[in-house]
Amino acid sequence: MTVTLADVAARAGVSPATVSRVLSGNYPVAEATRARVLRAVDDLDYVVNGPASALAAANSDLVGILVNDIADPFFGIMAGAIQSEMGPAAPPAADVWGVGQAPGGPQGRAATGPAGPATAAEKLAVVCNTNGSPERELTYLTLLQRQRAAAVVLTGSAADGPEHTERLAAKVARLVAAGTRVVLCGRPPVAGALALTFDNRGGARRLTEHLLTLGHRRVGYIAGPAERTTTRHRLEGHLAALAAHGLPAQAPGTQPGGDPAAAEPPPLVVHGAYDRASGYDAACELLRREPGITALVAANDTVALGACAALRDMGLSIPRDVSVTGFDDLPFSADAAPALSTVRLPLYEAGARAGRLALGREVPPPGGVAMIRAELMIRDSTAPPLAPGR
Amino acid sequence: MTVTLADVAARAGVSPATVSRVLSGNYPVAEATRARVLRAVDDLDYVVNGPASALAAANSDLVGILVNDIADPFFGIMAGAIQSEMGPAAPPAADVWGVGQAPGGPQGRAATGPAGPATAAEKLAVVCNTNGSPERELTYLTLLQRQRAAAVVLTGSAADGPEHTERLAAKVARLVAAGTRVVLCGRPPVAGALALTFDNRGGARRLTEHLLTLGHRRVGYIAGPAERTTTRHRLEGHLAALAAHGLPAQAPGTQPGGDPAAAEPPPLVVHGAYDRASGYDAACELLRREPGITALVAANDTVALGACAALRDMGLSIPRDVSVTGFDDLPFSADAAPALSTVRLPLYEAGARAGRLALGREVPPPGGVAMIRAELMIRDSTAPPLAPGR
DNA sequence: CTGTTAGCGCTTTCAG
DNA sequence: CTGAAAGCGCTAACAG
Repeated sequence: MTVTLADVAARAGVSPATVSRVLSGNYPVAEATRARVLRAVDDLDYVVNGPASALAAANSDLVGILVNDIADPFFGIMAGAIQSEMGPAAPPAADVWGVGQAPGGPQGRAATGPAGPATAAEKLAVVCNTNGSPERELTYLTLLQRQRAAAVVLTGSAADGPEHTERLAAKVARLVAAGTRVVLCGRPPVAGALALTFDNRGGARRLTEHLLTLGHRRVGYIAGPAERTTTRHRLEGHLAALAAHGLPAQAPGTQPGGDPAAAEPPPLVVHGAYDRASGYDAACELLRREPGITALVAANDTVALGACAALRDMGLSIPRDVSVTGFDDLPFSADAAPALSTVRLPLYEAGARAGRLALGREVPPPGGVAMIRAELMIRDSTAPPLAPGR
Repeated sequence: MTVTLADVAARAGVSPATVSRVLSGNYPVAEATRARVLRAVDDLDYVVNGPASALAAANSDLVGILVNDIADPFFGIMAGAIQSEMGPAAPPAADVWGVGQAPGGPQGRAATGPAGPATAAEKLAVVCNTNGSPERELTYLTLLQRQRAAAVVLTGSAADGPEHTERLAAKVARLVAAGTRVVLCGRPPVAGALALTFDNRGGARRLTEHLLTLGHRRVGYIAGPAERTTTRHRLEGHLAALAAHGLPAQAPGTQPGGDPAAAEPPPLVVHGAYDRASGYDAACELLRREPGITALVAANDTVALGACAALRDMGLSIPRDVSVTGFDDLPFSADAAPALSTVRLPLYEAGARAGRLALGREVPPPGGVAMIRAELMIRDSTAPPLAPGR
């Protein structure tokens, strides 16, 4: 029925082993034989049987990418970046020994070595949508483990509970033990995995400081869903800035060991999903609680846009009546009216780096953990309050 | 090293065959034995070896999803919807004999064959980012074929050239021959594949008609990249509407057999990528060519937002000075200022349906092809021109 | 450089 | 209902 490697071997008049060798290109084969085999492959329209080869070689060319919401550009951008690194291996065999160098520069000798792969196998990036569910995250990890994935990249915030954290750690340990490389992109480190963490706390702190410096004193905070690391870190940064200015924040996150989710949230903080609708609702709620608010800090850009819509509908002008800030700096943020002041996270660059780490194409950072800087982007949605001070 | 099915069998005191049967649940096994096996699986923390089982069973639980741009919500939404259908088969045991029904309505028999699994294996949806490159599309299809994917869903516009069309058709034929189900979502039919096509032409025609009815006569068109089916269809709809109103359009797409890409584009049409930047540039270019333009029709919402930004920067008011329309109705479109008049494509619903078709969980439409309706969404970015008529 | 020989871990008839 | 045995298609030592 379907054509196999044996068929190719027969047609080329060689042994199956030889065909395998020219196909994986990791072993010297006479040029003439090689050509003959390639012709046979072509004639027969042969396509390797992935499962069979994965079984025999005890490895696969699958790389898993877990995202919380594939419809959200935040994840789309990272996923795309990760995947962009999955093409045929550029680096020559010289890098096999971990002497690696940064991409972009001259690559030194194209040491094909005794048997440099003509072209390292193309990796198949598979992105899996967890919908933010810790359960599905674990399920996908098992599925990936079952496929003997070469690597797994987990993107975005993690569930914040100790229970999930532990289960995840166990799963990661098992994956790593099975030879799967695990890299985290945008979430806190886990033993055994490489991690690229975003400076959510620092970015948030500086953003709120910007508002405070402008003169705002009553600022509302629209937080993301509780029980997510990113939500917590951004909120902590915000509260830290308030505290530094001596503002009463009832900051739960600042009590060491305190569980922010369990504690009563400060009056000017409201939680919601990372989407536009919840930004809209939260803005209404906050303005209801405290009509004197002059600035709204949103958990991310999407939420901020929802908040802007709400303010507009209330007849309030941005930033004249109320300043609004986002987080992430997604492409549309610069385009909003007014352009959104936000914190830029280098999503694409981070994703690309994570992809390289997953493939072992980049030297891991010391300790296996690197912090990605967040940069303040001040645009038109923030301005001094009409009546500065309180 | 890694625990295998044989280990489980040993621990449960049964044969490997029995373990296999319990795990795939497609064969009667005594309840007691079953429980013992399950316990052993649990104790040993056993995870099936995907490749091995795929090899032996000659099928895999991978489903491929090809997208042109994973960072674009247009694709993210569809991909998420498709993936949402990949969970464990919903149909209960009663359905084992194929008496089942699709979720959401009686669908006749869901031919599961004589021995449907109690719980169909969870499918692993793998989304692959082609970046709009026909080459990569073919490459991914080969990769998926190599993995013996259970199904493949191709989303969004296809490359429009006859050469690629033919190569794609050949590839699809091969996949189908190998038992992979192929479904198209948002692109024209291909022999052997199921197709859900969007009514791009009709939607575009009605959208432009809306503008014409409002009184616009000089309307610029910002087209997507040439050589893409979606680009062509939307442009054709636009030109058809102009022609129906007796407006000189120099419509290349209306000459039967004419190659739109090769022909000189009408003066008020400019092509660009499906992104914001190109919308911005195109708007500038069109206004330069024809300052009298009173309406701009963009290839999609993202492009439209770019155009809006350009108009704003020129000091033009929307819709007072210039009306703007988009296409797709992505979530952010309702939020733009002003809210965008556009054409709504039921992306999520279409994706979900495509997912069900890919899994054989829904009866295919007659002829294997269904047209998805596009709905006009008139909001605030369109209004009559200041000086109606020409 | 190339052929031979064993499996990789699981599924699946075919007999009990 | 359960076990035994025969591969699925490919890779990886080993010998030539």
